[in-house]
Amino acid sequence: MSVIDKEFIVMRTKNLDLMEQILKFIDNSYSINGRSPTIREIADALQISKSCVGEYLNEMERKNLVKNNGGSRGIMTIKMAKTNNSVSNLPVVGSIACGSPLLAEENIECYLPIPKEFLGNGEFFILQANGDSMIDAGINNGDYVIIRKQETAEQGQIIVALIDNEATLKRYYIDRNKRKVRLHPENKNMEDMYFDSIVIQGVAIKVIKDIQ
Amino acid sequence: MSVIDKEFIVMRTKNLDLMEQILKFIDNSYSINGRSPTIREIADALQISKSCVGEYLNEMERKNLVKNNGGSRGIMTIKMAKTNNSVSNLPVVGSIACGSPLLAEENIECYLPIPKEFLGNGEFFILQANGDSMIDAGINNGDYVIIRKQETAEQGQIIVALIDNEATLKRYYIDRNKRKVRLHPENKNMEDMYFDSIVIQGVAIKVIKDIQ
DNA sequence: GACTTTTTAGAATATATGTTCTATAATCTT
DNA sequence: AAGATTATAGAACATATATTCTAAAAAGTC
Repeated sequence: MSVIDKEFIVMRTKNLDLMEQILKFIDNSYSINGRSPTIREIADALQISKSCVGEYLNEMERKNLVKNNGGSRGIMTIKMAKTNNSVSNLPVVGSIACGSPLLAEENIECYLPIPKEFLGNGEFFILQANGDSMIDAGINNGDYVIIRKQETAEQGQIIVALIDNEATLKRYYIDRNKRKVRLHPENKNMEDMYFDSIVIQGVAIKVIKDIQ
Repeated sequence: MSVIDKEFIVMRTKNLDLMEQILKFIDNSYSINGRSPTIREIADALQISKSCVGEYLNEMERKNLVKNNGGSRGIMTIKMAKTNNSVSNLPVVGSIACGSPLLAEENIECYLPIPKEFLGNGEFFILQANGDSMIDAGINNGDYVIIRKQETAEQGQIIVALIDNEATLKRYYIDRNKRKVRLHPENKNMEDMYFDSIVIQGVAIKVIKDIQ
């Protein structure tokens, strides 16, 4: 290092700060690229040598700021480690192409990572609520509803059914007198709908909503 | 490959199935280890040779099932790539150690990855609702509430305040007559609380809740 | 069945990545 | 300021990982 490299001198004298920068870079790099950076990448980004990064990482591991899982790209911050990094990437279902199954690739808008802690066993997907038909159940337009994929439901559960090529949320009942399926919108201004039969796509289990 | 390796012959004749297995292994490996597997790891897991895995990955890239970002551990499934993998790992605040700041490391139970799409700009944390004091606002015991960290709030917003060393959610008002801060539980059975002053920790913006 | 094509394993190679070593610069101690 | 200590760069090395190559097996074609 040359004497005139003032910028670097600043770094040297603030090495807690440099640790901060390394942590931040790892976190950032991970969230952008989906994998931890290499030591060289850290060194290049922060303008220090690889061996220096190595020293820092050792020190930081002693201080319990990072964890090295070994192998390439094995460095993670404790924040990353503390993160129960088991998320499920749930497909967000958009508008349904005519006649296609709900979860066909063309109906999937994107995937949202949801912590597995929020889910039980099973297969899940996400539906963005459309309209006000479930407003009295606390599901408003635009809310993200997490659905467990299943073909059957119990009465009173909120289900997803395909009605007119649209994935719709309604509360599910069986009307024994009329021998029909009754789908109940949770909205005083809307009427129940009756069907001879429906195909249940899943049951709503969680909602992610704005606070009013 | 030996003639008698029947198991393998089965794989060979079902190579779409093998692609499925590779995809699954990559996804799975990623969610368990937080990084993509190496080609050797795939090969070992599925009992095929590295070069064979390489061929499959090439083919799968042509079929747009995986994307290779190059470098080590650079393989990701399209599902992973389609995932807007920019999640923020938000600290979940548990019980508050006496006198310590809300977000001190010792008060952080874990981190939950939340898609950035659910957040705006700012710094965020998560509070798990405790008790029924906000039940009329649709926040029930155990719900996860996403909080934007800020020191000020507007009247009518739901805020986090530290009361008796506990992080509490209440609706925030200023009582001009009494010259006090009024914290309003959204529960008919509970009384408003008055304070000369409080320290606002943040404002609730989203809630992740079970469907009833 | 003889030929061609495809698929595969295993070795060889190339590249990427992590770690160690050494000399020097910077800092600290007295 | 002299000597001791620490931090750093850069090279050298070791390891991990990806890619290419070759021959053989398997499958397809006629």
